[in-house]
Amino acid sequence: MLDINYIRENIETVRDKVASKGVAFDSDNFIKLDKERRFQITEIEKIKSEKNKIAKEIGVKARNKEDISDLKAQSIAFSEKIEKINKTLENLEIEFNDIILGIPNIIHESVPIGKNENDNLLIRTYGDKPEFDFKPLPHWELGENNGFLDIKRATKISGARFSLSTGTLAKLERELINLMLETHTVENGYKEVLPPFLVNDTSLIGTGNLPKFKEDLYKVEDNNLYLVPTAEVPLTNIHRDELLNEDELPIKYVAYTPCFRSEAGSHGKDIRGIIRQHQFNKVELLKFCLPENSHKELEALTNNAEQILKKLGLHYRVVLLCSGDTSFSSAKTYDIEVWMPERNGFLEISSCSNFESFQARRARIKYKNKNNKKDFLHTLNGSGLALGRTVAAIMENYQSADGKIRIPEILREKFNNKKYL
RNA sequence: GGAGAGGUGUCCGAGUGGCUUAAGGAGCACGCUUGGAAAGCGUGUGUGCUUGUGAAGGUACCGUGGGUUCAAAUCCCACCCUCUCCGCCA
Repeated sequence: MLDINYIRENIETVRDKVASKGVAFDSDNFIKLDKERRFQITEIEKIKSEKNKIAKEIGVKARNKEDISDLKAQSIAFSEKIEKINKTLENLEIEFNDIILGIPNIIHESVPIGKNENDNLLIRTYGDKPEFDFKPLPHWELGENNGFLDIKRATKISGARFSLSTGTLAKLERELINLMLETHTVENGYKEVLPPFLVNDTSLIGTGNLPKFKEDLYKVEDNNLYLVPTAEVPLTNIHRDELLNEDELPIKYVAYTPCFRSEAGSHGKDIRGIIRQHQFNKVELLKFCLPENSHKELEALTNNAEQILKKLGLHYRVVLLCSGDTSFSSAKTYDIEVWMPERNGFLEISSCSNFESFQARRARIKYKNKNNKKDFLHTLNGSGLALGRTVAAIMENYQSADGKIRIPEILREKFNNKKYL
């Protein structure tokens, strides 16, 4: 959510920036509604003020046992007027709020203008494509051939887009979770959090998942709870409706959670393997920081996520998303994409975003400086990393001619120094 | 799940229909005092919306949503949450 005053004062900028994200914003309608709404508010408050005066007068006269029937009648007349304006005003507010909540975040000045992923800007590349003297197999075939990825039985148990890993592949994922958590806590100074995996609707509104993206969520109907689509939701909401001290910032959290997504509207995309699942694991990084530091913190957060891929010796690139590819809530996003031999291309494995005050305003997270000045802080998050895709990347990049998967150096110690899974 | 108690500002906490403009305290900011500090004293200090060039006003907000009343933090109804005890449970 943007600041209403900011929209009013920068109406052209907002319209242009929003257009660069591919979202239409009817600025004339906004101005018209805003004007009408403010007029009605002034009207209703004038009458309320009169009514309050009369109520006080009645109080005094009643104590003195004076006649108050005239005043009562006046007050009732005011109430009727108020009721009438209130109906108009309620409708205006609903329409106005729909517009405000539908406006995406304003992109940062460093974000390139563009329509889709073709206009994204390559920032840097790490490592090289692995060379194979045989035709590399897709990870789902490697998993099945080795007997530790059983997608058929996962479908029997739960349905399409679920996976079941066993033995050393299951252990690989567990060791990766541990490697990520250890790296981010010990080396990068994040605090480990084990949050709830079910959250209420207020939390989801705070992060912007509701009401706009309800289709993507799994709901436990009887209890009015939702399965987390990402740890970003519980982590951001740790400080919802709170006032933090400037000297507490930045706050850095890292959490492992499973993530649940209905993947509505993604039919036919990435149907093979474990790239797009209804349930997947993820280690998430989240920061609360001062507004003036947030873009510096975004660079650091992206580096923290990259560090995992470096440790695993995986070839990747970092891409700055163009305006049209930047998500609704984000002001600036870097995607980290890992090399996948089977598709002969890169695959998103982490998305690191600076939301500036967009989420903080929705979730009412403020900070106070030494002079008691209060303002919304900035929030950032990024995957560090998505586990399923990391596992798939290791399988495909570390495969050998005999169909086995080599274990990345850094994890061999955990596997009794074995070379293969 | 059952019984009871409770939810008030940054925090603690008073407040059972109009003299509340939410008492009092703590914290914080500024000032006085001091060689310097502490203590002490004084002043200020909620949020949203809105009017106004500004100074300064108006309005709403006491867990959430409804209701009663000329008037609600206060009375009524529903729901959410916390605590204590009981039951169930890994």
